[in-house]
Amino acid sequence: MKVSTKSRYGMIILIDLARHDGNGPVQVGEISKRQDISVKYLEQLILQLKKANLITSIRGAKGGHVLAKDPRQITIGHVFKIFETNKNMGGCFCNQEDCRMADACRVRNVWQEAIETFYEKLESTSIADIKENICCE
Amino acid sequence: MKVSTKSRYGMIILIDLARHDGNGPVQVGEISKRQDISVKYLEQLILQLKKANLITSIRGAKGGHVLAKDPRQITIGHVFKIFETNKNMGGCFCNQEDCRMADACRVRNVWQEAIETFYEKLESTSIADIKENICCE
DNA sequence: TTAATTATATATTATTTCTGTAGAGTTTAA
DNA sequence: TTAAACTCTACAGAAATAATATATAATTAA
Repeated sequence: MKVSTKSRYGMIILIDLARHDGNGPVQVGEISKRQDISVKYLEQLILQLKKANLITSIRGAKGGHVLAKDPRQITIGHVFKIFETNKNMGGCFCNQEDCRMADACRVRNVWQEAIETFYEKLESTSIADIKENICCE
Repeated sequence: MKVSTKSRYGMIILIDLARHDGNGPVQVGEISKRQDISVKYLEQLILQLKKANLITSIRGAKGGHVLAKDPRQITIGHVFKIFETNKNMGGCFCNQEDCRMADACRVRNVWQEAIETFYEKLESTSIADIKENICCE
């Protein structure tokens, strides 16, 4: 059970934008240099963040990316839900597609609860809360 | 973020033993047949469950395995902690070994809390609770 | 217009992790 | 003597993840 680097990078991108909030759009090239992530990879990640309405992009020369929301409204939980697929989470121990217990399955229920509380915690913290309290640049 | 099949199998093994509790030791061959897991793989998993004091084994002919505890005292959380390595969980977003924020890092703290509540939930449910409420045999 | 920059989609490679099997010998107890 | 667990190790295949690469289109500032 581990977190993908995509979630980690996703967070880093948003924190980077939060830190440069108000200075005009930030270009992928800048983020790439600062965070040591390839431009092409960044584009893929940013695309997902855009689809989730966390980033707005300005096209053309002098374009770039900015946060689409107040950093206080972007939570860690939200970002993780974008990048984590949660495969095999919330399921049963039996590997059957057609579970004959369906809703009555205790395992499914416990799982569901555990994951919900997990994300609730992560949703209690925003980009704004942490942007100055992490060790990376 | 997904659960390894080892955790799943670990649960299945314990549930199998719980269901045959009181009928003498259960042999790996039986579990293998019932659950369709190879004997060799079972041995590896059982070894880990033994080290965690969840299973006791009886050597020699007519030997086998039994639960080391009351099924009510074996929780899902406990089993998962055995098999999930939690790599990258609880860490920071920065990939640095020598985090210069250390304890002050907000991310680490939030993480820690989220994982704790997650396991707390899973620890509220025992093998005894679920052994009759899952769809697999 | 031109250069800069994002948008989009797809393909490919590399790396890592996970699964599961297998072997070979040891120990224990009926 | 035999059945079964114990232990340790190696390996192979599969799957997932990570990252790079390619190509083309669209947009906009200067």
